[in-house]
Formats: sequence, structure tokens, C-alpha cells
Amino acid sequence: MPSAESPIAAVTHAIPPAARRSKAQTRISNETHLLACAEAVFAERGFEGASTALIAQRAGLPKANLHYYFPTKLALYRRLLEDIFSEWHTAANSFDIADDPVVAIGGYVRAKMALSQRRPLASKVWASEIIQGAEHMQDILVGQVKPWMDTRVRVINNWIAQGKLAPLQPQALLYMIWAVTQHYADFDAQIHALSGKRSMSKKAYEAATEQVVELIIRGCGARSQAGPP
Amino acid sequence: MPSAESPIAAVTHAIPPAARRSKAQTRISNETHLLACAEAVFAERGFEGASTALIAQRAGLPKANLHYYFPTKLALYRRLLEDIFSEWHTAANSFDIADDPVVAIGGYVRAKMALSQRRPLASKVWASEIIQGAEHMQDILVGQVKPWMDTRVRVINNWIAQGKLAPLQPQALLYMIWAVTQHYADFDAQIHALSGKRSMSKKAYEAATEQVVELIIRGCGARSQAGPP
DNA sequence: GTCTATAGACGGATAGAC
DNA sequence: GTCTATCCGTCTATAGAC
Repeated sequence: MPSAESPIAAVTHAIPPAARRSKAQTRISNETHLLACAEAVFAERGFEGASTALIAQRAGLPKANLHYYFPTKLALYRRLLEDIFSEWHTAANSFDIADDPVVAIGGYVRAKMALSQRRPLASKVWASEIIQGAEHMQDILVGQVKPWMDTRVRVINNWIAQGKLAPLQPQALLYMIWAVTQHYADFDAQIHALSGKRSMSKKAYEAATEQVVELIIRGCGARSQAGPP
Repeated sequence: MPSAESPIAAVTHAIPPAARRSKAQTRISNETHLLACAEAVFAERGFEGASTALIAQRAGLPKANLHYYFPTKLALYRRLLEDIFSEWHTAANSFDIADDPVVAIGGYVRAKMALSQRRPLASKVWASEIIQGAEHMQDILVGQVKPWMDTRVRVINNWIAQGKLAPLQPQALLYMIWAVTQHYADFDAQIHALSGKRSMSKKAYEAATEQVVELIIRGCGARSQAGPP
């Protein structure tokens, strides 16, 4: 919030710097805490199903405080979506267009699987938003995700032309990567019910990651050396 | 509703058979119509976010009529989940355990893609329910989906032992099939935003289906003849 | 079976004391 | 910045006339 801090500082210049920092830190800490609780509640109930009262209760704050930091439920939700996208974007950059397909695709799949394991609730919020029509995410999808995708589509087509990848629609490959990696976060309740275990152990998750990498790399026929077999 | 019809018939035996059939048909027609509208609203807003008022409004009925046919919102939701599962089960049977892996897996993937195209809202309701914890689906997952999965896990392991499939965890393959095929229903809003088109044409959907079949068949290394290369 | 009216709880958001 | 009290709308579900 640097853009909001400067006008406030201009008005309250009599307050010692230490107190100003402390107040700013309180704000950041409360906002961060509310965003974390909101992530859980929006994941569990979707946008319309979530209530600000429940988010505030989880955060241990009165509902009015939530509305002090975020004027509306939608503003809180939007901030959360932007925060989730920023991590999506970090993982997306591990799809290095300079690399060989095996390295680029394998690295991206591993990064997505790690993100699903580390922050499954964020994946669920994203999935719910898209399932429910993505009306609060059009700008992110069109302005951020689509440009990223367009560059990768070009790279994949080059790999195919060089014989490093089987002939395929690049979009179908990217959708497969997203669908499979996010499945381990979004559908964890189903995985648990079908496996009979409460949650995947660290080892089981590593094994699943290798399975996914193998299935996808083999599926798209990726190889590091040029030329068909 | 045959189990509900017999006691009613015993009490109303004075009414001509034609009128009895007509009333029964009215009930079935209203229930079916309400279920279809409920499917759309639950898909758009999730269980907690959906309101019986909106479902009734879409159905062109007063809210009280909805509660006449389905005593509670949860009862309506449960009926819908069971109906959705019955179509899931029909598609699941196209994974024929007597077939070669290419035929069985290819046929199952095509059936799942066709279901995603024909009834995307049902897929979204299922996905939302699982994302939100699957608390209303534990019996279906454990009692119906798990037994189906167990039989297929055994068949897949046999194919691997016969060299008809690459060595892999059967569960990872099944999760991939579900994740990718359902992605085309659940994430249609994202696909539309990224492709710039309002909806996938019939031809585009057929092409996507073939892409998914190829990626998955190649990914699991399925071949009809026994023995490794 | 259908519908209007309403009970009673809970939703988002705000006023105003501290 | 924090919190209590409250506005007003919508929620699920039901009562009871037709």
C-alpha cells in the first residue's frame, strides 16, 4: 500500500516515524490475515456462499473491522484473486521458453504440482471462480493469462516443427497440464475418499508428481534431441 | 417414484386411472423441470450460494411449490447429485474391462468428453461439491465410485503386467482422464476467454476430443499387441 | 397441487461511541 | 483503528386459503 501511505504521512507528519511504521504494519498484518482466512472460506463455499461474518470470525475480528480494511466483499475477493494470480504467474515463469521441451514442460508441471500442494485453497478459489463463470476474472484471463499462453503456443509450435514434440494442438497440452496438476488440489476430497487416507503423505505427493510428469512428457512425445525417431 | 406411488394409489382408488396418471405425470414433469433449473443455479453459485428462490424463479414456479416437491434445499441437491452420478456411471461403463487398453481407455475418454459437452452444468455441480469438501457425496464416492475404481485399477495393473501399458500408478492415469475431460466442461469460461470465442463449435470440440484421446493414449503407452517394443 | 403471506434467521454494510 | 448496535434486504421454510 505505498500509494495510500504517502498522503496519510503528509497529514500525520507530527507522529513519530516509529508509530507510523507500526500502524502501517498493523494494517498489513490485518489485511494479510484477513486474506488468508478469506481464502479458506471462499474455497469452502464459493463467492456467493461465503459470508463476511464467517471470514471475520475466522480472523478473530468483528465484522466491522473487515469492512474497514476491505470496503466490500467483492473488493476483498478481488484482492484475493490478484494475490492468487501473482503466484500462478510465478509458477508460469518456470515454463522457460529458452529450454528444451522436456526441461520446460517438466519444470512447469513440477512447479504447478508444488503450488497445488503448498496452497490448495488458492487453487480451489480460482477453480470456483471459473466454474461460476469467471465474471470477476475476465481482466486477468484476457490481460495476463492469454498473453502468457500466446507466447507458449508459439514456442510449442516451434518445438513441433523441430520434431522435438509430437504434432498436437498446443492449447490442448496446456489445458492438460493445468487440469491434471490442479486436480490434486481441487479434488483432494475425492482423492482422499477414494484412497481411504486422510491426506497424501509427502512421499505419496512426490510419487504423484513424478507420475504426472511422466504421463505428460510421454503424452506430448517430448524429446531433447531434434528429429523424429 | 414407484415406491411412493403405490400407497397413494391405495388411498385414491376412486379417481379414474387417467387422472392418476395425469397427476403422477405432473409431479414427474415438475420435479424434472425443477431439477434442471437447480442444476444450472447450483453450477453457477455452488450449494450455499444457490437460493431456492432463484431456482423456483427460473422454473417459473412460486418458491412454495419447490418446497412441496423437495422438502429442503439439501434434499433437492441430493437428488440432483444422484441423478448426475447415474450419468457418470453410464459413461464409466464404457471403460470395458474386457477390451484392449486402447479401446477401453479411448472409449472411456470419448464418453467422458461427450458427457462434458452434453451436460457441462452437471460436471460443474459435481466439481463444486468436491472442491467444497464433498460432504454431501461421501456415500457416492465410497460406495459407488471407489468400487468402480478398484476394478479398473486391477485391470490396468494386468495390462501393465502384459506389457500393454507403460509401468504407472493406475490411479494417476484415472485422475488424469477425469481431470482433463472434465476440464472442458468446468473451465469452459476460461477456455472461451483464452480463445476469444464465445463457445466451442461442434468441430472444435471433436478436434479437442481427438487431441485428448491421443495425449492420454500416448501418455500411458497403450498398445493393443502384447509385449514391449 | 398451487399460491400468497409471513415467520425467524442471517446476509452485507454502516453509524457512531470509544 | 476497534467495536457494539443496527439498518434493511434476502434467506429457508412453513402456514393456511383456495
